Amino acid sequence: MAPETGTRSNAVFDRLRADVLGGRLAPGSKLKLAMLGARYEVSLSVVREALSRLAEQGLVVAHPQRGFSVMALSPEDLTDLTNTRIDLETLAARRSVEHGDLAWETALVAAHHTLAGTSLMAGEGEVNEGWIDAHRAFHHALVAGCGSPRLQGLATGLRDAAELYRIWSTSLTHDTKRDVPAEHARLLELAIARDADGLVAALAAHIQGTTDMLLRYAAEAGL
Amino acid sequence: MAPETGTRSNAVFDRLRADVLGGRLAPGSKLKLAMLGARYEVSLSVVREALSRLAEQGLVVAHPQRGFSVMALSPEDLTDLTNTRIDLETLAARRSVEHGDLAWETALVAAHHTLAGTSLMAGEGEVNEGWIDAHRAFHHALVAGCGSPRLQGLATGLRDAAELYRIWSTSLTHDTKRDVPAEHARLLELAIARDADGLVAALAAHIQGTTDMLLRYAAEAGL
DNA sequence: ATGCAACATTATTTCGAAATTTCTTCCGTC
DNA sequence: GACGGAAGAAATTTCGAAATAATGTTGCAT
Repeated sequence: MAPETGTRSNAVFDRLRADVLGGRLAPGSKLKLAMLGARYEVSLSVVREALSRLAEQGLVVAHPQRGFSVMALSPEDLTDLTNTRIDLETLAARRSVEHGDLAWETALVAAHHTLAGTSLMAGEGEVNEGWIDAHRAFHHALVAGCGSPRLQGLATGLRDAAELYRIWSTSLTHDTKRDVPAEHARLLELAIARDADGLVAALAAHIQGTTDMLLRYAAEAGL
Repeated sequence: MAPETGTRSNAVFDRLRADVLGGRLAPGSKLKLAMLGARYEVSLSVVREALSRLAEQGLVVAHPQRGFSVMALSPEDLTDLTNTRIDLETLAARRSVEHGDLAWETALVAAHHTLAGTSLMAGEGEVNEGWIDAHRAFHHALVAGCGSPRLQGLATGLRDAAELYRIWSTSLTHDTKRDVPAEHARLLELAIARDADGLVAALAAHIQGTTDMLLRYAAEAGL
């Protein structure tokens, strides 16, 4: 999404972030500098800088003199995160409906078309990387018309943090009770119709639905 | 406020941040690594890391291969920042009123007492550093009862960003039309009385008031 | 005089090793 | 047998210099 190119630090920052978000670096696990340096084939310094930035973003935590570890997941944090996300994202969505112009509508329709045309699963219980990108792009487009770069940035950051919890859902991605594509279609419909209250309600339910599923899984797994 | 000790990086991060927020490093100005390395008497590496973290926080911007510069100030950003701040801070304040316990009330009363007992001006048009801290602590205490670490953290970050603009107000800190201490007293009163709507309105006006003054100054100064 | 290209200078970025701190293990003592 | 502590190992953090990219300057040709 944001492939800031140029320096090695940025490249490692992006890859590290993708690896954390993709679950290839387990939540709560300790991150050894040497290990990562070897993995990305760069010096320790750039790994360190990338980690510091990630820590500032909240995806990893820094223990002074004791290195870094991937942020630990907990039901409490997920609940807080979800509530905050609903607050910010619905607010931004409302503003989008109120202030969004034709360009916003167009981008939103396009993003939804891409999402609808991308399959969720890739192979054997593997989630399709492309779907994740398309999903993120759709939600991003939904709030992109709010007219506030600050609010938008905050919402994006929270959504990224929430992506971490997707790791919990690897096995039960197909929740029989939900029809996620239909929910997205409904969100698009309400946005185009400029039904602010309806959109806010639907979006809140959409976000909460995913979290409920995850919390159910966490409870079963005894977390 | 957050004197994370332990590593040199953290120390430089804190000092750098204080220097940016305190206006000793002019907004928009270029930050040369060697210059800062000499200033803080540390290696370039730690300066670099501290800057990267500050950039991730949004207080400075990173230009790949071209170093860093303090974030540039603009009336547009101030307006956006203020709106977002009002959205988040009033939301958090409302939650505090709804969910805050006795410990929250106590801390808030204490923070207000300290603020009320601290004079704004130090000497010749110099703002008292202690007052800034006390002011920050008061606003922090106001939203500390919201029960959401995430929301609280976001609100704090926005307030810090807004502090940058205080630089614009060096000359006209005593706005004849406002009685800031009275506003603070009123905020405390409404919070203790658990008047959520009243508190939200007063807080919004309080934040907006400062911004209006700054925007007026910016317009006069031709920014 | 103006545009352009090669060169020199400056600043950023990366590296690899030294210095510091924390973690582990092993030994002696109670 | 357990507790305390020191020596050793491992990892993080810092440094100073080398590599790399950007900027400024000079000289040449148009």
